[in-house]
Amino acid sequence: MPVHNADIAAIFEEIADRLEIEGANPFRIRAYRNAARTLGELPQEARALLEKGDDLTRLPGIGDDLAAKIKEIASTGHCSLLDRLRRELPPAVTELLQIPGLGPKRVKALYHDLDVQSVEQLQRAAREGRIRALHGFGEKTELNILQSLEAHASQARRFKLSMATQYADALCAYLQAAPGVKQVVVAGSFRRMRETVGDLDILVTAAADSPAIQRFTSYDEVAEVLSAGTTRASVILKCGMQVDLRVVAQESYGAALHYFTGSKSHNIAIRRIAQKLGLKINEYGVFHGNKHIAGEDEASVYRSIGLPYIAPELRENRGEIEAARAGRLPKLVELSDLRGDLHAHTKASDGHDSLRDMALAAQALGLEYLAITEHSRHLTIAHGLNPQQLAQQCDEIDRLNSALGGITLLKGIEVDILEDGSLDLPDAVLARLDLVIGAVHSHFDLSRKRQTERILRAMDHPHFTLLAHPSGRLISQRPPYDVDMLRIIRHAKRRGCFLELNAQPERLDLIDTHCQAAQEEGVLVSIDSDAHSTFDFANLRYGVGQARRGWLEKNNVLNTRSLAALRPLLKRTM
DNA sequence: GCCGTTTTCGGCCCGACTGTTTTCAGTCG
Repeated sequence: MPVHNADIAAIFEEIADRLEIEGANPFRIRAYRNAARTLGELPQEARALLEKGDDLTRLPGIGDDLAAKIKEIASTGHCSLLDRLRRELPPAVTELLQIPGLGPKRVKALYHDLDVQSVEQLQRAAREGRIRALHGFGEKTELNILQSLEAHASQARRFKLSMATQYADALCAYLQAAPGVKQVVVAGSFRRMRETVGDLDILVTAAADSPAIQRFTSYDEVAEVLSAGTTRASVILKCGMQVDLRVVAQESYGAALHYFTGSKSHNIAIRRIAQKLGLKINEYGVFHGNKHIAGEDEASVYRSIGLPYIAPELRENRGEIEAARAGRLPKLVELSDLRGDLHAHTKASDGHDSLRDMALAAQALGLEYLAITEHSRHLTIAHGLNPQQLAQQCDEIDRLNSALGGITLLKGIEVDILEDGSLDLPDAVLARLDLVIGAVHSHFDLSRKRQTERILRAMDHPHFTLLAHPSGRLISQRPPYDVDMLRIIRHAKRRGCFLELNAQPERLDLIDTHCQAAQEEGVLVSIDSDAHSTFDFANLRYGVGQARRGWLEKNNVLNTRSLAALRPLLKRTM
């Protein structure tokens, strides 16, 4: 069985967990976690790099030792260190670390003193009141563990960005109305536009005597108050989402926003630079000794260590700091750069609105063109069009285009890529269209080789323009199908076609790291709403967020072109 | 275990809140 990066990452995470419980050097533990992250985000398979003879130590956080372990895992599927660690502690003990409030020290104590090895045994020990007797534990801790176990059972989950937005907007408006509150901003992974957020981190600037914390904890959607101090508080909302609030003075706004936006890994790297310069960065500001030298806004924090401002979407410690230092930060694409949308449906297939209404809604957003791309006949469940229906729609689009002013509808199709890589409609039908979006909607479980080659063959088709939602994943519902995305990207480059970044909040597909790979390979990405109603154009903002996380600039995005500049690009030349 | 415009050894980000303690450890972000 081939070993994928995710498998190696999982092994490193487990090693880190076990070393932590054993009380190993925290920096050694961090090294394993960093390596797991590096592998998880690597667009190429480590196995393939090794086969090519690449030196893995050029990857960040991978030295001689970890490179050797990756090699061992890639070739044997095992890691001898992990095998040894597993003999020292029972298999299930690492799952205890998943319980909020239980860290390595407590897990170790529970195992050594009470022989608790699993979540079930933990629950029994807590119910029987045996935990409170342990040194360092007490009645309250035991109760908290029981409550955490209940929450754990109901699967504390991550929320899609679009969902989090609704809760965040309402809560921010509520907090904004508190006396003495000046600014309210959502930081954390929400601000970095991650596709899902585990919790909301809200930053408030307010006068010292502001009742912001009290107002926060008494919000009527709060189900439980986890903690509440003078400057920070944490609650769980009724929907299950955790929200952390931090209150700082106005002069600390930038430093606090920077700190609270993260990512953790980015912050650590930034603080390390400050440290080398003899400075200290915390959430209150940048300090030289006791002297506050920066922090009123985020730019001043970066400036204090000699860097330009780094956009939140880039703050993942994936090379943005090095790029900033070298003056090579991308000028990220913005929502207002989009001139059109190349993927939308009407009620002719599975959409809700008419051609005309979709056109007017796109125009109202300031778009210059909108491609109508219904499903094709193979996708019966979505009322996919047959050649006659498509021809009818094309006629209708021609009529509408001569009647409408200010927006142009493009004739397209979201055609099914069949199992063998052929397209679901005849060439003669596709030839009349302005663009052809190919999409996989069936046979998700083909082997990596077959699935990849199926898509490559589809791209070989002379009319193929754009690959829709390239991985097929549905966030937290369906995993991506197994494809070699780098091969697909390179094939797109050879064939002169493009990849979509589908902006639906449950898709956001291409993912950020693949956007970056596409950019590096010189393949343009189209940020499309895949709108099924006039409301769905609002999702473009999430697509742009994901594109920014993938370092895309205006020029890397196909639909930032004017219609005149776009048309020649849609014509296949290869 | 990684890493180096102060280093190949000696560093490795920083603070708030809770609960169990009699001054602080553990956890979290």
